[in-house]
This record gives sequence, C-alpha cells and structure tokens, in this order.
Amino acid sequence: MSNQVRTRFAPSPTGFMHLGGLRTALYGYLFAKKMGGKFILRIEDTDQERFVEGATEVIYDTLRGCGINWDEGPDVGGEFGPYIQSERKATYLPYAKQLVKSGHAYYCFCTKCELDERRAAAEARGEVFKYDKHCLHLSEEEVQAKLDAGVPYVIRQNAPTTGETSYDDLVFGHMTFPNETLDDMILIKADGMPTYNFANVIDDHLMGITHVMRGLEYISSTPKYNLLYEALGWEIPQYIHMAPVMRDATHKLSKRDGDAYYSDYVEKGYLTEALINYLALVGWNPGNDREFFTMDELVEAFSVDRLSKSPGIFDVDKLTWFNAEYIRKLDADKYLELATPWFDQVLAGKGICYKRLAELMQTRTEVFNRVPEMVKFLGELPEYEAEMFTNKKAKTNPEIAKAALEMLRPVIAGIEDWTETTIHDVLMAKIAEAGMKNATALWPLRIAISGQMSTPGGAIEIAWLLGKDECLRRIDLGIAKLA
RNA sequence: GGCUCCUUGGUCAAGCGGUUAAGACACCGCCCUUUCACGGCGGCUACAGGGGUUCGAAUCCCCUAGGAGUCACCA
Repeated sequence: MSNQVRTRFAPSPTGFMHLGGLRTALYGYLFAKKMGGKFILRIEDTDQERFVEGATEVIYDTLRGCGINWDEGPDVGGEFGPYIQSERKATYLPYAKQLVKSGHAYYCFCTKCELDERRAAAEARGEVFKYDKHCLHLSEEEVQAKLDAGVPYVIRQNAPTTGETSYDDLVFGHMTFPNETLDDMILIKADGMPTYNFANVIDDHLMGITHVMRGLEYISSTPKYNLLYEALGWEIPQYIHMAPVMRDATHKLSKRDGDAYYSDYVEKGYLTEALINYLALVGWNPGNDREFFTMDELVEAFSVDRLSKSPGIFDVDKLTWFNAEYIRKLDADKYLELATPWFDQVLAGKGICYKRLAELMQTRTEVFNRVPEMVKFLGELPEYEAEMFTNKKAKTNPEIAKAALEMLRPVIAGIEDWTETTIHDVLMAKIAEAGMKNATALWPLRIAISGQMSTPGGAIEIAWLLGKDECLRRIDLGIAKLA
C-alpha cells in the first residue's frame, strides 16, 4: 500500500478546459488506474489575480463528464486535504523558512520594479537575465532590520552555480542540466502566497504523489524542484513529461482559433466518448492497430513507455471520423434523443417524423452541428435552379424531368395508403410500365421535392417524410419551374 | 541567444541492425445504388540532409538544418 501509485492533475482554474490539459488529466488517470493506484485532483490557484468565478466547477464538470474520476480532491475529500492551494497557504511558509535556515533559500527585498529594470538592461545588452543573488549577500542583521521594518520581501531558492543536476524522465530518459543555467526562483511571493514552483513541490510531497505527470514546459524547471526535494530531505518522485498537443507544426491549440477547449467541441456536437478516444491517441498508442477504446479499455491498454516524445497535431478530420463512427454505433433511440434539438432548430412545428428522419440521418451524421443544414429543406423548399434536373447518369434533362414529374404526379396523388412501401411499389410499377430507368424518373422527383443535389435518403423516403400534400405541392412547383 | 528536447507519407503512427517500411484519417478511383452517406475493393504519398560504425542502418554515433519548450512575485 505504501508504494501505491499516486498521480495528480493540478489545473489552474481559468474557466476553460484546454484539450492539452484534458489529455494530461486523462493520461494521469489512466496510469493511476492501470497501476491500481489513486488519481488526485488539486486546484492550483496561488495566483489570486487570475481568480475566475465558477472556474473550478468547469474543471469538475468536464472531468466527470469525460469519465475521469478522482479519488481525492476538493469536493470529495481525502486524507491529504485541503486540495485547493489557496486554502493551504499556511503550510508553505514554514518550509520556506526551513530552507532559509539551511541556506537553500534566502530573503530578497529587491522590488519587482528594480528587477524589471535590470532585466530590461540585460536584454538591451543581449544577455540572459539571471538574478544575481544580490540579497543573498545581505547580513543577518540587515535582513532582520528590513523584516522588522516591514519591508516587503520574497523568498528565493539559493540554487548552485556550478556542477550539474540530472534526473531520469520516464518518457524523455536521462536529463542533465548545467547548474549555472538555474535561476534563483521565487518560492514565496510578496503577498505571502507560494509560487506554483514551490507549492507544487511541497504539495506533491505532502500528498504522496509518486509520479508527476505534466506537460514538457516543466522539463527545464524540474532540476530546481529536485534541488528543493533534496534540501528538504524528501524523495524525488518519478517524472513523466508529455509533449504538447498542437494545432499545426508550430502552434499549440489556441483560444483565439476556438479549437482549444473541450467546450468548443461539445457545443459543436462532438460526443465526449469520441473526443476522449481520439485525444488518447494523440501522443500515445497501444502498440498495435487498435483504435477504438472505452475508458476502461484505455486503462487496460495504457502504458507510459508508449507515450510519444514528439508533439502531436490535433487532427479535427480524424476526430470527426471518430465522432461519426461513435454516432453510427449509437442506439437508434439515443441518436434520436441527441439529434432532436438539432432537428428542432429548423423543423420545429413542421410535422416531420423525427423517428424516421433520425434513422435516415444516423449514418450521415459526422458532427451534430451539421445536421440542421442537412434537414432544413424538409421544413422549407429551398430556392433551386432548373439545371439541377439535368443529370447525365440519370439520363435526365429539363424536358425529360418535366415529363417524369407529370407522369408521377397523378400516381402519387392516387396513393391512399401513405407508407414508404406503398409509395415505393406504386412508383416503381409506374416507372417500369413506362420503360424508364429508375433514376430517370426518381432523380427529377427528388430534386423537385427537396430542391437539393443531395439529400439524406432517396425520393421515396423524402416523399414520405414530407407527406402527400406537401409532396404534391412541391411537384407542381417543379413542373411550373420547367414549363 | 543560453540550456533542454524533438524529427517515418498532408495528419496520427508501427518499427527498436536484415521488413516488398504496417495500419488509420484525409485525398483519388471503381463497385453497390433512386442522390448523398454507409459498406466493399483498389490507388497515391514517408525514414529532414550529410558524414561515419557495420557484411548490412529508418533503427547505433557525429555534424548540419528545421521545429518545440524554457529563461516571470503565471501556472
């Protein structure tokens, strides 16, 4: 039990769930569950200027909606709580002071303003700015005097300037960094809050995190974290850094392009299961050809050593294909339930049989937001051009189309039993009697009653959905257009 | 710029010294067919470049190029 795997997802509550973050959470969950361990949710809100109302709920709802459930977290509790960093404020300062005492950290009274100036000056000289340990050289008396005088301060890590620090990453392998590149990062801010850099180390240790899984943007600060663990006498966790999810070769998914957040996709009509399934495969693969996974199957198949080191481009086309596949596998009733609001956008009150329409639409639906445009013609005949009656393969032109419509109209008008079977049998009999190719008569009919080049279903299905009266009305309109 | 990392088709990717270099999406044909879609069949396109090591390299080493990340009192 003591060496049980414990992973955590530690998002900052911004109000949105980025797909990259969602994938990080997913992998953390999969790994913990695969290893029979625990998955912990921790909210990292140490930056009070960024507080967003309702942001933690977005995190809860998204994760739960995706089937990523945490064993410990703010709302479910756990023995290492609280799980919201702002509520843990008091726990960090003592550790920082301990570090000061042992020489691994020091008080710094340089103001942000001064530092900005020095940073700008360094940049102007074309140099990389690194804190010069100015305040490290203050005497104990000087420090105490400033503290007593209430001068604002931060606490900085005292990083070594020579030698090197290395660690083993489960994805990237052995990583080594020259210590001279390590900056004395701030541990405690002037407002008394810890920085992410510090809180994360303290909390990961206190919460017994065994495997730290996060984006590779933390790779280069990891040596500084390790120095902290060592200074505190704590065991360093295993690291699993992950390459990012990209929009294209050089850009990450972005808010600006409306393609970065989980909610963007849900609103467009992507199914959560499809999104999770696809997302799992950007940066990870099971080592075989398999592509379809439920959450439980992902847990079963997951392994850290199949995580990719290179960034993965989020391919909306592939996601859309997954979505279409998931939609096709839905029970007919479920599809109907999900499609109804989209049908309603353009067909509310039009008397169209949604059940039959749903049957017709299910194999044709890739993403739900494309549904309204596809079925709109049932509610209202769109404007269309007479040229549409001409089709080479169906061997039709305006004259032939007109003749076909005039031939079919009375037959349709005579149908008493308005069922697809009857409509089909009656029309086919008439067409055969006339010695025509099916398409030669049915193409014009479908164009006349739909006004579209392509429709979900053929002339017979469309006719039935429309009802006899509307069908005849549209045929007359078509004949008039061809006159 | 310093540091760290990455590089197989348009995209996701298999491959871990010997393969005709998988598979999927996309795209393009053909079939099915009353349109479209589904389904079936087929096709197109890849080891970033250059040096080594080796009988043999996509696989190991070096260099170059390109790309990413990082260098905040943000996380």
